[in-house]
Amino acid sequence: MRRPPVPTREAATIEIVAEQAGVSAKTVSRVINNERGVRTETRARVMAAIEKLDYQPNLAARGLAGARSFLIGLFYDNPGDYLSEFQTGAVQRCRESNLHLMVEPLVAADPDLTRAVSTLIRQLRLEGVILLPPLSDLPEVRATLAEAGIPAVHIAPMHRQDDSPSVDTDDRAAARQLTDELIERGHRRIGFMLGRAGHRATEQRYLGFADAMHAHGLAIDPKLVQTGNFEFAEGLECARRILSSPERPTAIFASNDDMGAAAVCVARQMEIALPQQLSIVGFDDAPVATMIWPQLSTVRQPVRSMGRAAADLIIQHKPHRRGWPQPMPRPHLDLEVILRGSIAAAPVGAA
Amino acid sequence: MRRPPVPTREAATIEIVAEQAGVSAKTVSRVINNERGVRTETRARVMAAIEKLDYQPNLAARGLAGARSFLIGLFYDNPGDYLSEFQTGAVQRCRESNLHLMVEPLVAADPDLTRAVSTLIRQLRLEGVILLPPLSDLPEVRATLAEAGIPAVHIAPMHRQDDSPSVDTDDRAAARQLTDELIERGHRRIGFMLGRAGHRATEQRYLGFADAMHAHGLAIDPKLVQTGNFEFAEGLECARRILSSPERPTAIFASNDDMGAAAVCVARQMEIALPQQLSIVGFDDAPVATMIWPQLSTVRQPVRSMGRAAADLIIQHKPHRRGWPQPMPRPHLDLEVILRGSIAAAPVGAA
DNA sequence: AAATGAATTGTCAACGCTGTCAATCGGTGC
DNA sequence: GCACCGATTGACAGCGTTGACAATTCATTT
Repeated sequence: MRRPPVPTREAATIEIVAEQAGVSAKTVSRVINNERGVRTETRARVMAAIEKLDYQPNLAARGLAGARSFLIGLFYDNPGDYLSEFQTGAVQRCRESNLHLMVEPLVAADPDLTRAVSTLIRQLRLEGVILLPPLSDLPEVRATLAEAGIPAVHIAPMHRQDDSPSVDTDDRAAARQLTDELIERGHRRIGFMLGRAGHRATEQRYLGFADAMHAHGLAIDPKLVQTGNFEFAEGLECARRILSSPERPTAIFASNDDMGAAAVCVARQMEIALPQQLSIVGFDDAPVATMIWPQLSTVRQPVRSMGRAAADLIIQHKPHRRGWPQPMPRPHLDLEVILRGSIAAAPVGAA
Repeated sequence: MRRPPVPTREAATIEIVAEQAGVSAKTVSRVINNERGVRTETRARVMAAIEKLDYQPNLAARGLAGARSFLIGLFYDNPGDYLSEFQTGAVQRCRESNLHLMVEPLVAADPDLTRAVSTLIRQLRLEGVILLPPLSDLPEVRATLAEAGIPAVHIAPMHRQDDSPSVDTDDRAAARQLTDELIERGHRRIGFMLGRAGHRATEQRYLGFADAMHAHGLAIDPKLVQTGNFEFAEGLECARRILSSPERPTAIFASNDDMGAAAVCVARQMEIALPQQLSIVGFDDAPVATMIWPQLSTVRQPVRSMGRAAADLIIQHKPHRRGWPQPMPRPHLDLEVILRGSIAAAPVGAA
């Protein structure tokens, strides 16, 4: 009494595909992994069988049997605006290589951080890890990953390490370019709102600003450079300090859009006409940049592309005899300056 | 010539733990999986060995051998603001049960959506899937998951299905409550900006608004109810239509904060004093709500808690003989009305 | 003290795939 | 025609864990 061959929905295994194609399981495996040394005709036959049976290799089995896990980790701390864009880019790149992304929130200040990282990489056997700031700057995380021999890509790290790749944008050049736009419009006294101390972006954006000022022979008044922390609330204080200066600036460069929005609020409260009496620019092209009036001129971050690039670095990484390939891959993605209503010519008669 | 017992960093296997504890591998497995039928003393001994060797069970092996995969999927389409918060909540809940979250962006309009879903669930053998809107409303996704017997949790679905659990917030009650605040402050003519047609939130928020109006015997002027789509740009148009009405309202209820921010912009352009001449409220407590002046009164969504709840539903789900447990779990999380500067008493002499 | 049965523990064979290495195939050169 | 060599392909043994079921232990009962 044998069952008729019901077209059961049981997941096809590699054995079944092999039978269908008239080859061994190993050969099917070779095709799946795109190994060389399979005759074209054989490969085609296997592909057809895979297609016909709608076969999907089992990740767990592949991970157990082979050296790979097909898993990449994305470790982050603050789920900011940009995380979802970034991860979407990373997943897209992963898909192209049949990898999967495991997102893992971590707390940078956690005393057990090392243990948490260690647990993750050993349980999952990650093939690589993408570290978003501020995790990209923690030595203990770097060390744990390095010790386990897991390639890590650091996103916008404060301190570049020579032994690990990173994805960066040239914030400095973009900040300089945006500052140029202000100077070209006649602004001479320009305030600057710094981001959180210790972030690479904080440093680079200020340097770009200073580059432009110096290139035009303009002085930076220290009183007009105030420390913020990338957050709106702190930005309010920061903007107040700048705008209550006896000699008020005609423009403000905020290190990100949230603080730029804060400057807009403060200006409004002080009844400063925008943009006639004060130009304000931000950075990031966050959603808020277009949700206020006037809309902020800013710099668009190619966040999704950065996600792609990060995943790509891990995927491209072929283990060498020792360490990473030389030279260290370190893609720089282009930023785009976006001019909107918040920028205008300096008021006539300004210093 | 035998090597000295270097404290090698080789991953400890279950066998090694078993040896250390003086039991069989199977017993260690029992302890790991928290099965009953292990003597307390034995369990303690195994735990000690696990601790000592810093053993981490291999996910792939567990997935291959057992019925479980320890993987939950989070499928989303638009990476909005709230995704990262939501997923962080979901991951936190997963960690408590040693599960992992795989995030997978999908395109609702993709003709191959079914195939994409099918590939994912078979490759990964997901134990469950969380569907964010608008994916939570696509019949083909539901069907594919149901056919594969994979529990799915639907977040804020438009149409509740009786055969699947969902996580909802009571938008209607919160909208009513927020509207009450306006009415209590003397507002009688209130405009309403609708969200995107077909979303549950759009419907529920309007119904809550209508509930409050009717409860107070107030009429809703159809001209003051305009269709938006949750986006800022469209919100501008929408607000313009409402505010250019011959009999201008004294308050506007926007279905989300982005549109609320748009109303603020338009009011400013029309030189309407905020909040003296016009109160504006939003919904979601998005970042923008506190980045504009005046700050928007709104309703805070417990996004992270929703993520937790969604993961919890999957984890709690114990396969029954047939279908899901009765009654269908459907947690409703409490929303919080937040009053900020954008709400004020209706101008004296208003209708 | 032997029998009983529930609680506890162990044995062993998968799970679906890949790594290793051996076997086979086809074409060359002499 | 035969030894030889590179290109293909296959056989087989795990990878680290769990499921099914057998074995053992131990407190009770007769």
